[in-house]
Amino acid sequence: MKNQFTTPDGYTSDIAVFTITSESSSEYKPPLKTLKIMLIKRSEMDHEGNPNIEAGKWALPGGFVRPNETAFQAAERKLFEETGVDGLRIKHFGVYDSPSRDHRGWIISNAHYVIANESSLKNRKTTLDAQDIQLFSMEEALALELAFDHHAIMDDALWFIKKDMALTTLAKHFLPEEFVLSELQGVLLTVLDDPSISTDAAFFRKAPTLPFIEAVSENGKLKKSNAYSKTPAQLYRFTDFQPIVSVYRNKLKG
Amino acid sequence: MKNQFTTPDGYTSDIAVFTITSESSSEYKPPLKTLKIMLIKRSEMDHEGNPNIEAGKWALPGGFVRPNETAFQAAERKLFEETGVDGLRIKHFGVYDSPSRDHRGWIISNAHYVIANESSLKNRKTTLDAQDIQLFSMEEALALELAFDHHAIMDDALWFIKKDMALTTLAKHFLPEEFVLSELQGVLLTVLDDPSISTDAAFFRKAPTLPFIEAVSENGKLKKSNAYSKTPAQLYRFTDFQPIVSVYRNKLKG
DNA sequence: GAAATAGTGTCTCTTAGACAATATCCA
DNA sequence: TGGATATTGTCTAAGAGACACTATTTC
Repeated sequence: MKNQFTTPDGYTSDIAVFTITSESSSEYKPPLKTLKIMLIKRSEMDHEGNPNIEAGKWALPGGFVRPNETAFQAAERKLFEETGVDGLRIKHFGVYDSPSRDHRGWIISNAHYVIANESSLKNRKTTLDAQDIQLFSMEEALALELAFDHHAIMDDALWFIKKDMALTTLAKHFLPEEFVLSELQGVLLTVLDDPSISTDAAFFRKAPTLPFIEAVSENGKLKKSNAYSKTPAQLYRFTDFQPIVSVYRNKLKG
Repeated sequence: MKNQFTTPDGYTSDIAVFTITSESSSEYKPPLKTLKIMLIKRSEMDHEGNPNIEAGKWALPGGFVRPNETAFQAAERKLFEETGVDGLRIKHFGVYDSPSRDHRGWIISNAHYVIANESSLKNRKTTLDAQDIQLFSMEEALALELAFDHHAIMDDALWFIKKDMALTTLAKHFLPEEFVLSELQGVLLTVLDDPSISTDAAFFRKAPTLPFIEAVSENGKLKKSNAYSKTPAQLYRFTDFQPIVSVYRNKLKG
């Protein structure tokens, strides 16, 4: 084509992969949950053997979008290529296009985030592009020196996660199919800070009435679990209900 | 730079400009409010004298991002260049990068929306790039044959407006500094459909208690307006309070 | 029985929601 | 006075928030 205008030097897709890890402190106790982000350590050489830019630094997985795909498709592809992880729910949240963000030139990053169940990251493995992969807590991650403007991207992604956690049933992607209320509470508390969630009496009374959560039954009677307590605790699952909230009304829309 | 990867053929910034027009039906009556979008009719030649692609079609204002600016800055610039409109609150909401969206090549669009007070669009004028500018109601606009994938972009923008209207104090950007409850109600109803808003008794009782709205006083007494009714109606303004909602609690966060 | 988690009982206060009544002003 | 818009009264039922109490199991 006739080039009538200046073109960017590259278009990349980056992905902030979040998960919540469970660490059981002792038996019959709800596990300690922590929000973590998966970062890769950039290899010295890329998979084509060329010296890699920002090599050795920790970074969000991602890479150049091919001309025959969208950034979304690239996100899926790079995530698999670089970390071996597959089949996650990817969401766009922003574009980073400051002219100075990448000293190779004018490179635009289309940023995504992913909510991953801890188990879905089990398959992660280092690759040619990533000499190391690790999960970092947000404190750890924000203290690292990251490649490019990935620090800002990560910061924004965290903000989106918090918003989505409060406004949607995002929490379900961090939980097993069937879960106990204290697990849900634990997930919410890794990201949200709210007395109506942290106060047991309030949360345990309110949660079962939420329209997007239902108690699990088996053989006609309520299904309980002793995974985290001596007292059998009721199992719940998310329904397909999509709550709609508004600042002008209090009730969740039926 | 050494070009180790395929580069996009262009990076554009597009802007969906929304406003709510007021049409007074008769005296002492709240005006009829309608959500509208500002579109431009693409000129036969661009401002450099080259034949314009998709000429003659209606489209979102926008254009190519320059290498020394961000898409956000380009949005501000193009909006002014193409429509003469300035000083609006611009927000990114999505990226459109389907390989087939523009037959000139691989062109990525960074999409924004703008909420404009009707009066701020008063200055709009046709330019070299835009042989015509008009406000369309959403029904009209969605029925037009638009350039590129602007139909999809507009659709998505509308969805974001609805979400923001429900979740934030976005409504204030459609209203004058001081307004009457029926005006607020009118603005909300152009986008939202909710009995707690459309029912007068419910809305007029609830709205004054909202933490982000306050009654206007003057000389120690409440300020009223007869603009839309024979009965003097209380004037209100938005405060700086940013409401936070959540599906897990009902109250707006203090 | 002690300890730990998972709830429930009860009370108070606030609010939603429905419906009716009142208030203000103009023609 | 009638008509139109802008409120307010009143009632009921539901829910939030606080605090104490009960229930189930293991050691």
